[in-house]
Amino acid sequence: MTPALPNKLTIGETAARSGVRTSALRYYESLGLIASQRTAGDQRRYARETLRRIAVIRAAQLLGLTLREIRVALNELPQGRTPDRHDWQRLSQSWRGSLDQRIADLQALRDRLSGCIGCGCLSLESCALFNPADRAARAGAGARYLVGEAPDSDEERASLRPR
Amino acid sequence: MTPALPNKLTIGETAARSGVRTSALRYYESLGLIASQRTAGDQRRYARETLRRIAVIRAAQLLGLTLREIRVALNELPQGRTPDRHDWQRLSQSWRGSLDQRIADLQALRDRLSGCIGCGCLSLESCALFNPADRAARAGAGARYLVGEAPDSDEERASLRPR
DNA sequence: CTGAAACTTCAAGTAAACTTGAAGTCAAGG
DNA sequence: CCTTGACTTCAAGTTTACTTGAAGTTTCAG
Repeated sequence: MTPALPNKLTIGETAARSGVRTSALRYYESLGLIASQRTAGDQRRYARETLRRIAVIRAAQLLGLTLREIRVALNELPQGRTPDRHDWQRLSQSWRGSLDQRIADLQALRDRLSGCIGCGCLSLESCALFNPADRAARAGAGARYLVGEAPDSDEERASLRPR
Repeated sequence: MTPALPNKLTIGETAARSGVRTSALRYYESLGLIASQRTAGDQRRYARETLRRIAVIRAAQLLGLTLREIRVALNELPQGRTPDRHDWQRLSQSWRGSLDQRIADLQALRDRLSGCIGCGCLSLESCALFNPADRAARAGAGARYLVGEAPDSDEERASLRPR
């Protein structure tokens, strides 16, 4: 009977509990990542559930997903009803896939680096790290922007005349 | 006696061989990450070694380092002489540390997610993923900007009055 | 009922890492 | 020697993810 944990949270409370700034919450809302009800005075009130959603958003960011990608993923959750355990399971499982991928990529990079430590090289022809073909290893779903992967652009690779 | 691999590369050749756009190379140079000699006509010529440097830069970006941080790291390489194996070793070893850290962080996140898959929860009170305290786990050296870690700002957490 | 904290919107600013475009110069195959 | 592709600089634009500030409104403890 102690309503110590109210079901409607102000944006400030939500920020405090999620560790995300109010400005970021408004931003997320503007992108459609989270939703709120409004009081008579037009202030936001977030359902407790939103905290879960925010946690998921932050986790997904760690995976390297952009907020737009996260929105897409979250939009696949049922709209009408409160997501149940199966809904969340699908989501977390699919992200677990990219997490595994990302970890694998980083481990591959580490191994290449280790090789370089072994040979002391990082040398041009022999070092695997240098090979542009598998360079970056794409880092799974994300890290796209992180490694400056532009939308597209490969013309430059063609037609070059040694001088 | 076949000089098939010239020691001076044009920016276009360097781009083709490194997989990095010419505009990015100029940008790197403007930041002091790489250097070039100039022809009489003021065109850039990169030493072959620069390819190695670029590979290292891209690898470091994968670790989540910013270009500024990478510049700092590279600046710790000897300025006068060509870096030898020991120089590169120090660098790759120090980065290997953050790589390991980053992998460990991601694995921890994966384990938390796995817990959630197991319990089907992502639920509010019980789910480790939800706990803001260890949320993000800081992702080691990098991913700072990736997860939107502002320079500082925690005032918001203080003084909140439930409504 | 009041005052201060917390809230509102909206526009503009910031940072990183580049890309794009304009306007012009260089280099080398034919 | 000329043409064409590759190069030059510099300023401005782009994207992501927010933050900041101004100007005003709401809420609630006292």
